[in-house]
Amino acid sequence: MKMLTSSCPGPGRQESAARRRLAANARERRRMQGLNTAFDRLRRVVPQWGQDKKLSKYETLQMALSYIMALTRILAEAERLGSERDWAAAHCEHFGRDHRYLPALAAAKLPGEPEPYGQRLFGFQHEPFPMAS
DNA sequence: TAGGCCATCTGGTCCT
DNA sequence: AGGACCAGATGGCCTA
Repeated sequence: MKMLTSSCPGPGRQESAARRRLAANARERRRMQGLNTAFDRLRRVVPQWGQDKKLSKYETLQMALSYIMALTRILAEAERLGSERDWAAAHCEHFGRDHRYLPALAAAKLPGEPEPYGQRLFGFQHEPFPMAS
Protein backbone atom coordinates (compact mmCIF):
# COMPACT_ATOMS: atom_id res chain seq x y z
CA MET A 1 0.00 0.00 0.00
CA LYS A 2 1.35 3.36 -1.05
CA MET A 3 1.44 6.24 1.40
CA LEU A 4 0.41 9.77 0.41
CA THR A 5 3.49 11.61 -0.87
CA SER A 6 4.35 15.04 -2.22
CA SER A 7 3.31 13.81 -5.66
CA CYS A 8 -0.22 13.62 -4.28
CA PRO A 9 -0.72 16.77 -2.25
CA GLY A 10 -3.96 16.88 -0.38
CA PRO A 11 -5.59 20.16 0.62
CA GLY A 12 -4.10 19.92 4.09
CA ARG A 13 -0.61 19.42 2.76
CA GLN A 14 -0.96 22.35 0.34
CA GLU A 15 -2.19 24.54 3.14
CA SER A 16 0.75 23.50 5.29
CA ALA A 17 3.20 24.26 2.48
CA ALA A 18 1.66 27.69 1.96
CA ARG A 19 1.90 28.39 5.69
CA ARG A 20 5.56 27.36 5.77
CA ARG A 21 6.29 29.56 2.75
CA LEU A 22 4.73 32.57 4.45
CA ALA A 23 6.71 31.86 7.61
CA ALA A 24 9.91 31.58 5.57
CA ASN A 25 9.12 34.90 3.87
CA ALA A 26 8.66 36.56 7.24
CA ARG A 27 11.93 35.12 8.53
CA GLU A 28 13.75 36.29 5.42
CA ARG A 29 12.29 39.77 5.86
CA ARG A 30 13.48 39.88 9.46
CA ARG A 31 16.89 38.60 8.44
CA MET A 32 17.26 41.31 5.79
CA GLN A 33 16.06 43.94 8.26
CA GLY A 34 18.77 42.79 10.65
CA LEU A 35 21.30 43.05 7.89
CA ASN A 36 20.11 46.58 7.05
CA THR A 37 20.31 47.59 10.70
CA ALA A 38 23.90 46.42 10.71
CA PHE A 39 24.57 48.46 7.57
CA ASP A 40 23.05 51.54 9.22
CA ARG A 41 25.30 51.09 12.25
CA LEU A 42 28.29 50.73 9.98
CA ARG A 43 27.30 53.89 8.05
CA ARG A 44 27.27 55.87 11.29
CA VAL A 45 30.91 55.08 12.12
CA VAL A 46 32.32 55.33 8.64
CA PRO A 47 33.28 58.66 7.09
CA GLN A 48 30.88 60.00 4.52
CA TRP A 49 32.17 62.49 2.01
CA GLY A 50 29.50 65.14 1.84
CA GLN A 51 26.62 64.43 4.20
CA ASP A 52 23.89 64.91 1.61
CA LYS A 53 23.51 61.39 0.28
CA LYS A 54 23.36 58.10 2.17
CA LEU A 55 26.05 55.64 1.15
CA SER A 56 24.78 52.59 -0.68
CA LYS A 57 25.49 49.18 0.82
CA TYR A 58 28.29 48.58 -1.64
CA GLU A 59 29.81 52.02 -0.96
CA THR A 60 29.49 51.45 2.78
CA LEU A 61 31.47 48.23 2.57
CA GLN A 62 34.13 49.85 0.41
CA MET A 63 34.37 52.84 2.71
CA ALA A 64 34.63 50.61 5.78
CA LEU A 65 37.45 48.69 4.15
CA SER A 66 39.33 51.85 3.19
CA TYR A 67 38.70 53.38 6.60
CA ILE A 68 40.01 50.35 8.48
CA MET A 69 43.09 50.35 6.32
CA ALA A 70 43.64 54.05 6.94
CA LEU A 71 43.29 53.56 10.71
CA THR A 72 45.67 50.62 10.52
CA ARG A 73 48.21 52.84 8.81
CA ILE A 74 47.76 55.46 11.52
CA LEU A 75 48.32 52.86 14.25
CA ALA A 76 51.42 51.60 12.50
CA GLU A 77 52.65 55.17 12.33
CA ALA A 78 51.94 55.62 16.02
CA GLU A 79 53.98 52.53 16.79
CA ARG A 80 56.77 53.78 14.64
CA LEU A 81 56.80 57.06 16.52
CA GLY A 82 57.26 55.14 19.74
CA SER A 83 55.71 56.72 22.80
CA GLU A 84 52.13 57.81 23.11
CA ARG A 85 53.38 61.30 23.84
CA ASP A 86 55.16 61.51 20.52
CA TRP A 87 52.08 60.14 18.83
CA ALA A 88 49.81 62.69 20.50
CA ALA A 89 52.11 65.47 19.44
CA ALA A 90 52.18 64.19 15.90
CA HIS A 91 48.44 63.80 15.94
CA CYS A 92 47.92 67.38 17.05
CA GLU A 93 50.38 68.56 14.46
CA HIS A 94 48.43 66.78 11.76
CA PHE A 95 44.86 67.14 12.94
CA GLY A 96 44.74 70.02 15.39
CA ARG A 97 43.88 69.66 19.08
CA ASP A 98 40.14 69.79 18.82
CA HIS A 99 39.76 66.97 16.32
CA ARG A 100 39.10 63.80 18.19
CA TYR A 101 36.42 62.19 16.16
CA LEU A 102 38.14 60.80 13.14
CA PRO A 103 35.15 60.03 10.92
CA ALA A 104 33.89 63.58 11.20
CA LEU A 105 37.40 64.85 10.65
CA ALA A 106 38.01 62.63 7.70
CA ALA A 107 34.75 63.65 6.09
CA ALA A 108 35.16 67.34 6.77
CA LYS A 109 35.85 69.65 3.87
CA LEU A 110 38.09 72.60 4.50
CA PRO A 111 37.08 75.90 2.98
CA GLY A 112 38.37 76.14 -0.53
CA GLU A 113 39.45 72.50 -0.62
CA PRO A 114 38.08 70.43 -3.48
CA GLU A 115 38.14 67.19 -1.50
CA PRO A 116 37.55 66.20 2.11
CA TYR A 117 40.42 66.67 4.54
CA GLY A 118 40.69 62.99 5.40
CA GLN A 119 40.74 61.99 1.78
CA ARG A 120 43.62 64.36 1.14
CA LEU A 121 45.39 63.38 4.35
CA PHE A 122 45.13 59.61 4.17
CA GLY A 123 44.96 59.11 0.45
CA PHE A 124 41.59 57.84 1.51
CA GLN A 125 39.68 56.42 -1.40
CA HIS A 126 37.56 53.56 -2.54
CA GLU A 127 39.36 50.31 -3.09
CA PRO A 128 36.84 48.48 -5.19
CA PHE A 129 36.13 44.83 -4.53
CA PRO A 130 36.61 42.53 -7.46
CA MET A 131 33.17 42.14 -8.93
CA ALA A 132 31.96 38.87 -10.32
CA SER A 133 31.54 39.30 -14.03
C1' DT B 1 13.25 57.34 -19.80
C1' DA B 2 17.25 54.61 -18.44
C1' DG B 3 19.95 53.22 -14.72
C1' DG B 4 20.90 52.52 -9.82
C1' DC B 5 19.37 50.99 -5.48
C1' DC B 6 16.36 48.64 -2.66
C1' DA B 7 12.72 45.40 -0.57
C1' DT B 8 10.44 41.32 -1.12
C1' DC B 9 9.37 36.74 -2.77
C1' DT B 10 11.01 32.36 -4.00
C1' DG B 11 13.44 27.99 -4.54
C1' DG B 12 17.71 25.69 -3.56
C1' DT B 13 21.26 24.10 -0.32
C1' DC B 14 23.27 23.20 4.03
C1' DC B 15 23.01 22.46 8.92
C1' DT B 16 20.98 21.10 13.42
C1' DA C 1 11.43 18.84 9.58
C1' DG C 2 12.52 23.33 10.07
C1' DG C 3 15.62 27.27 10.21
C1' DA C 4 19.47 30.05 8.21
C1' DC C 5 21.64 31.62 4.34
C1' DC C 6 22.08 32.65 -0.44
C1' DA C 7 21.21 34.14 -5.18
C1' DG C 8 17.97 35.14 -8.93
C1' DA C 9 13.72 37.44 -10.37
C1' DT C 10 10.67 41.17 -10.05
C1' DG C 11 8.67 45.53 -9.24
C1' DG C 12 8.82 50.18 -7.02
C1' DC C 13 11.09 54.54 -6.16
C1' DC C 14 14.30 58.11 -7.21
C1' DT C 15 17.49 60.87 -9.90
C1' DA C 16 20.11 62.63 -13.87
